[in-house]
Amino acid sequence: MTTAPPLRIVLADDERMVRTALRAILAAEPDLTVVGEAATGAEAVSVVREARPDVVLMDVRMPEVDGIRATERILAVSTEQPPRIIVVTTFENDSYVYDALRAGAAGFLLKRADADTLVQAVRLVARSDTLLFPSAVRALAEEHARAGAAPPAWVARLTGREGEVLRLMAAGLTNAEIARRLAVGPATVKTHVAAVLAKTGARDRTQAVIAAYEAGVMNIR
Amino acid sequence: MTTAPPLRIVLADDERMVRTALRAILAAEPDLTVVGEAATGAEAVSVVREARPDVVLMDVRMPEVDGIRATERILAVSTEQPPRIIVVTTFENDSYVYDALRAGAAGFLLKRADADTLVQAVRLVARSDTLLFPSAVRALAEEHARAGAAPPAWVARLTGREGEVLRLMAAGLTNAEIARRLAVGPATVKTHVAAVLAKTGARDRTQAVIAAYEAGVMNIR
DNA sequence: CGGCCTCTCCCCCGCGCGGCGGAGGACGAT
DNA sequence: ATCGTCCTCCGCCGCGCGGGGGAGAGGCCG
Repeated sequence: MTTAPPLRIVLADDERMVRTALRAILAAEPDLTVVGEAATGAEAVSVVREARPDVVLMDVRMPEVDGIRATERILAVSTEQPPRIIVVTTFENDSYVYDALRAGAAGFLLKRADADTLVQAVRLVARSDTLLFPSAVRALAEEHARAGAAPPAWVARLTGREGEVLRLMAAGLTNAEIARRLAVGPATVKTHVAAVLAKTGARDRTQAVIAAYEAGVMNIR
Repeated sequence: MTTAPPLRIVLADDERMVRTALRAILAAEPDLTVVGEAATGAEAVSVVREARPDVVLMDVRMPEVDGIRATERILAVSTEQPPRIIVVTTFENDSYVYDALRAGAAGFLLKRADADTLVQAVRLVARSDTLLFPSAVRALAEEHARAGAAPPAWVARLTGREGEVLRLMAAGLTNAEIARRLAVGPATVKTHVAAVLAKTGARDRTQAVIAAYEAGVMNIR
């Protein structure tokens, strides 16, 4: 009862071998058809515009225009029914995952995924508004939850007390309030604040708070 | 050539009709077998421990223990090969998505997903370390990217200029620097800063910057 | 033992900041 | 034409903040 026409697919990857492998895998499935290939992001945009595929397998790292930007452009120019774009990457710890999501990618897949996973991913993405995620995303979600990437070096250089003071600064307390909270004198707090400013390279407490937030020191909501 | 044994599945949902419907859908597939049902989170934990399924379809909202906590407990106690847990929810805007991920869920699915999507999701999750995501996740990822949930009311009340000033404050600039950047007088900046403080309810510029960060005003990295 | 670090606290000084009130001009809505 | 909003700027004042320097107590380690 497979009355549906085959799914139209475009492959975008700068490595010919990868494209060939993907094409071989997809060609084995009767309900999937590769209708175009692209070796650069720019090429991907034009190929997609002409071929009007249902699904695009988009590599992240490509010359000229990377996969993320190509995804953005494709979704920006596609008027009626935009193709569903699966972003493909090699490494789990690529921070591209969130960028890809933001760009509007429908899915995310690792290159080391086996053939079965690949074709099922393509079918699933084409069928429903469902995103595919590798296990990488879980780690990324956790990382992202505690606010992004690697903490700066200065975090380690802060002493325990200085860290406490910085957290209270980033909670919006004045020096006097911090002093009361820590049950020490205001002068002591000033000393710690000065140390924090020196170690964070901040000019004033505002910049220190910014550094704290962007370092993710303020996690555990 | 399907020599593989059928996938063992446990259904956890407090509504009997949902369980029945899921069971009916899955029973139609020869390679899927429902080996247990649970109506509460606590029950789910014990059922999973006994039935040792490959995949668990876990509802979020359940009496006693919700699906998230049940997921945590299952993955905490499972020693060797933990089951892959797909969290199922009704609404797209559930903030459970990230909680589910953090709890270690392998997938995420909407209840309005069609039967095909469901069974393919189960197979895909069982086969690879791949997560399934509904379109809800994209919105959530965007929300999460601009730092969580709904922006406070005061954001809308800021005028254009005040928003600019707040952004520059949150970039660590002094009033004088902001004035130079905006090509206006320092007194003007002070007026805007005062308005920002009043509207954000902040006591000083530090608290205003904190409010800006937590409101997600500082997006676009 | 004598450094070294951390935490504690003190002084003085300058200044950026925030609170207060006032004011003028541009613009759009009623 | 009048009102409200927004942007622009002015003065004055008090204070919290940051810079600079010094100093004592306790702990760790070579």
